[in-house]
Amino acid sequence: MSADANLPLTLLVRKLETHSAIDDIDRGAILALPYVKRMAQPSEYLVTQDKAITHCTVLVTGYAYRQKITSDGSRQILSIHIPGEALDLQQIFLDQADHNVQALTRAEIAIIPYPAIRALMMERPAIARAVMVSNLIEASIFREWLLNVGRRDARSRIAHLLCEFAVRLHAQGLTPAGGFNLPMTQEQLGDATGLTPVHVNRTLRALESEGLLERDGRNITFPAWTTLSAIADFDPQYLHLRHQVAYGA
Amino acid sequence: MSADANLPLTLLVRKLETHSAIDDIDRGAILALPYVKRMAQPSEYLVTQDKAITHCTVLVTGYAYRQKITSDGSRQILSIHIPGEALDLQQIFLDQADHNVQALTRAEIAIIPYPAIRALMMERPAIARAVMVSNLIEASIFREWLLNVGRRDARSRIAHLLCEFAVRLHAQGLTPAGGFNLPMTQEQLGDATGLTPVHVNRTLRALESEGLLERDGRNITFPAWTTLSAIADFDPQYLHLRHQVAYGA
DNA sequence: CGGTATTTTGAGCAGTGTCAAAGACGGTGG
DNA sequence: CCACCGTCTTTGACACTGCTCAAAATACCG
Repeated sequence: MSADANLPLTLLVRKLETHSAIDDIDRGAILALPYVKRMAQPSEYLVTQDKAITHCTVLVTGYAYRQKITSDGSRQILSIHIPGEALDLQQIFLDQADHNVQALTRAEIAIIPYPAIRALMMERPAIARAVMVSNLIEASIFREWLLNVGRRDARSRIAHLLCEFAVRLHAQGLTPAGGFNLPMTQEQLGDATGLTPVHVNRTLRALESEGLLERDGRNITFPAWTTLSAIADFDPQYLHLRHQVAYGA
Repeated sequence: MSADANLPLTLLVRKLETHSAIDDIDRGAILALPYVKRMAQPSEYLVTQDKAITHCTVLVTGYAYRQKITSDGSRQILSIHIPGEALDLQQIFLDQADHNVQALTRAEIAIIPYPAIRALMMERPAIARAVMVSNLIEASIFREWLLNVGRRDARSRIAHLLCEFAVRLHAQGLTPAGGFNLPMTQEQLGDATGLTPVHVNRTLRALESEGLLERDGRNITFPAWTTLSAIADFDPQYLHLRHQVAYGA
């Protein structure tokens, strides 16, 4: 919380702590992982489909997203990642990536060799467990997104995405409750919700004109969190956070 | 392959073998797991949202599906499970289920207490790894479904679902290539693809009238697998099978 | 054989998509 | 500091896929 507050992997520990108990020894072991830090540019590929993965990338600052493309070129964004999240922990035991990950914004990343992670997981069962839980929660989020895209209308879909993002950022200690900066274009928002950018625009404006959200550039605030999360049909249980976050008013 | 061919957990081993190497000792250890066998009726709940999970259910015969419901009552089917698959291996380290699992048909299930599985995973790292890989592959399938529902039209969506099901059944050694029995109503097909049952019906008939599939009750055959899988935009890589299955003509 | 669940069909409608163009914004070079 | 340029956002008109409602035809099951 103090001396290592500036280490790049501190946020990774915090992320794991949102769902798992991490003791001091585990914490120290994670912070001691070898890594190389570098900067990634917006839309730079961090994981490429069909390629083998040999290292684990952790977001230190900035955002990234997973995506997959159909043969006719339309793109579906599968998840959005915030600082502290590991981008390919989940592929650790698979041969080839089955999708892509791209930087959403400029992002600082820490690159950790897989062998170091594997060794750590062997040595510290609690960490192995936390990694598995991480992956399981990500799968839970995929399920919720599937429900979102498959069964909710445009209005709810977008509201849901915004609610999730807000709560995750807040749980990770990155933003206060009440609003956040959304680093996505409306086209990307559409790719995440299965809509066209034009319709995203109309839906956002509709939500805005109903007083359910306020926008200033890409800063979003929620004047009526309770109503919005009801419209979104948002229940954070699927995020499996250890400590329920009191969000909104 | 011989003496234990009839044991209920044989199919579970086979399933793990579709993606991981399982040696004889591991195989024996899995087959030796304690279990209770029983029959589940169609639509019986095998996992219930918000409840803690205390045991692992393996499908021995019959099918099951995961689903999640919005507050206004529409349902999204998240995945379909075939014999040999474990239904809640993925929840093994989470407190509460975030979705439901129901039997699709009458199904024989083997119920294994979680402690036995945890112990086995501690003792046999290859099995722990295989379980993780199982979960990761399931997540990969969720991602593909998200792409399917978010970015493909009705025709491709349904074709994709059929292709996936056919290949998975075939890889698990349950059906020969060329066709299979689809134990789902058109309403369930709609819930899996984010469509209404009426539109599923129309799409199926269209595919049929174009000679891309043949139906006899719920038996489906593929007179033109190559064309169908092209329309479906189906590439089995996301299933992460160890041995590519030659499917179709 | 009767009753229920499923499939099929029709007609009309609504939510989203498409195409196109006009603003607004933000960064860059002169 | 301003003009310029590319990227985003916003708006309009219109088309179309997939939805709703409703009812008939089949299939399934005890």
